[in-house]
Amino acid sequence: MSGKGLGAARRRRTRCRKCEACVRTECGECNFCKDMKKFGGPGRMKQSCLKRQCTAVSSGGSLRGAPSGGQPPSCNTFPSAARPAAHGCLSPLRRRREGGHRSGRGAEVQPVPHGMYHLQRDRPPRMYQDGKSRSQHRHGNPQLLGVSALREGRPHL
DNA sequence: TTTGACGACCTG
DNA sequence: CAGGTCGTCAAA
Ligand SMILES: [Zn+2]
Ligand SMILES: [Zn+2]
Repeated sequence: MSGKGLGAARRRRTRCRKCEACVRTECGECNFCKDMKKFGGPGRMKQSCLKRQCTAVSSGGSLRGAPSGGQPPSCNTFPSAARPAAHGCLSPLRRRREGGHRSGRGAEVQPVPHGMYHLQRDRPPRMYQDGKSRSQHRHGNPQLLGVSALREGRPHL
């Protein structure tokens, strides 16, 4: 009973940095790339290039090659019933389609050498309606990735 | 410490 | 449903 539900802490899967996709370079044409400050974007998305989607995202500690077969654990935060109709899940690899759009670029700018997403933020962080910001409060499942799941038992360091 | 990226959330 | 956004985690 108890209160602990699962023992497996699902850490955030990070890219392996090994597969071609990881070593590939940004296409510079996908929406994510365009959003990168590096590409003259606002840098609000904070996502990786669509073409750089790692095919073997590893989990923090141990590596887990994903040769073929990948049914990543996710889809756990359904407020109502079936959010992902087409199911493809909105989390693991939602970035699938690209938008064929050609926009003429013209001037390259590098206004801020260092100091990106973190630190220094211009613009009221309220994109949602007033009064109801992120109410759901992190997936319907407490624990897991919240603010810990990994900081377990460590009195003093 | 910094940058990058995941994962989840909201709005249209 | 898709697109866009934000917070947090994780690696270098
Ligand atoms: Zn790209
Ligand atoms: Zn990879």
